[in-house]
Amino acid sequence: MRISELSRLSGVPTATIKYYLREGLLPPGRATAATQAEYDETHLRRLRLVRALIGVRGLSVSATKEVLGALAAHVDDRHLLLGLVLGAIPADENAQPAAVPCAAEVDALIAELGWEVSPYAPARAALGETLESLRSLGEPVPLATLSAYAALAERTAALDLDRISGTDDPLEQAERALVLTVLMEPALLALRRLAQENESARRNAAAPEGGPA
Amino acid sequence: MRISELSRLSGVPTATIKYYLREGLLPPGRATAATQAEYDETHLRRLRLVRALIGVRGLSVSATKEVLGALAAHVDDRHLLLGLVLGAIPADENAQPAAVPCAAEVDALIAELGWEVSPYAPARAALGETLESLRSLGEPVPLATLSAYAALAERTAALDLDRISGTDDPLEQAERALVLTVLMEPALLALRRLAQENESARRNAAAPEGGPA
DNA sequence: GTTATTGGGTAGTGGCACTATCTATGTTAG
DNA sequence: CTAACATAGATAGTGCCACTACCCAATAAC
Repeated sequence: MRISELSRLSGVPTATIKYYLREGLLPPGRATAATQAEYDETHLRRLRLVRALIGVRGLSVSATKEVLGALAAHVDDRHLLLGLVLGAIPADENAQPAAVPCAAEVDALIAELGWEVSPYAPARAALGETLESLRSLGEPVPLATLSAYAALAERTAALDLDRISGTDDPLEQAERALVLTVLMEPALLALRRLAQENESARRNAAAPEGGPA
Repeated sequence: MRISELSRLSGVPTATIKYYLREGLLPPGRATAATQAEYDETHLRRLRLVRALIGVRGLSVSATKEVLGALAAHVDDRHLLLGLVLGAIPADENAQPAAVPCAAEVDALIAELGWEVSPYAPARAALGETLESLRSLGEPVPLATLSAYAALAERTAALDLDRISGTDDPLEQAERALVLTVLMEPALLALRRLAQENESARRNAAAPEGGPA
């Protein structure tokens, strides 16, 4: 198919597709002539993925490029891929494993849970920064509380991994890993919000005379 | 204190503080003269909160304004506050409760769980859009899977609500609700990533001969 | 052969989050 | 009292980002 067909099927303007091609989010089509190139299903699929990462998850174009680059480079190492893909989200690049605020707390948590994660995992820094920020706002998160959340995260991760395994093709599996981990994030946050609203309603109903005047 | 003191204590440039004042993220100081205003601890606290919402959570300035507006307007209705604050995050404004993609699936989930959430909760739309996007990428989320995630979200929400209750002052409680729900989001996602990495390592170790050549 | 489309490149647009500057006023040290 | 400095409030400018519009030579389809 040509670019206009790709545009029609995906709903993305041709100008934007060209932009993505320039930025390297989309591999170039097979050139059949100086002003003609041929695209196929993989381009369409990739384009939809790009749109979802940018639109649904809210990644920047450059972060999307990072993620897709990691996808291509580490298709054969499922575990490493996962780490890279997941780590690439905050996209801080010049990660200094030392300058993290609450590194000690994060280390303590990981040790307590017996988790096996790379000392370079960017999620460590993301977690540390958030904890630091919460503390500076007067809401420190005690290890016990964090641990309780982590236990639930562990079970969520188990669900995630269950879903990823299932295909043989490593490329497809890598793409599924990406889609299911990154694109599920908004869904999980939405579920939490809905659950909070429900829980709040439930508790208010159970004890209507809480403390108002 | 004057603006320079506020700037020094918060680390935010005075020009940016003025910008936040203009945008209504920060209430004006008590004017003592035509070119002088007095700020206090509440301004400092609010400024730190604004910075955390923008910097840590990644909210836009306008979304932050929405959230803080909801905070001020519904301090006395704890439950409503929670709904608004949480809903304000996607900030889509002209919410049409009908135009949501996977509304039926979301409704089915909520019904199955017996959750009590407003039909206008923006998280419904956020969830629906994400599910739709996942489906269009060939990764539909079956109700059973969604339900499993939701059960974990429910327990996470219970932890959240446990933490929010504890103060008497409704304003303080509302602020805590905001901080703990919104600012915990990056932490929860980071925990999930760490847990995924750990789970991936664990499973790879348990079955090292998976399928490579 | 003519007309529409395409690839590839360059330049422009609009939005966002600041940031710099200006002026009239105000404070304060000497 | 005065001179140096700070401030409020306003306006304009900056840099980045995600597109978007335009142009041109080269095809492709008819």
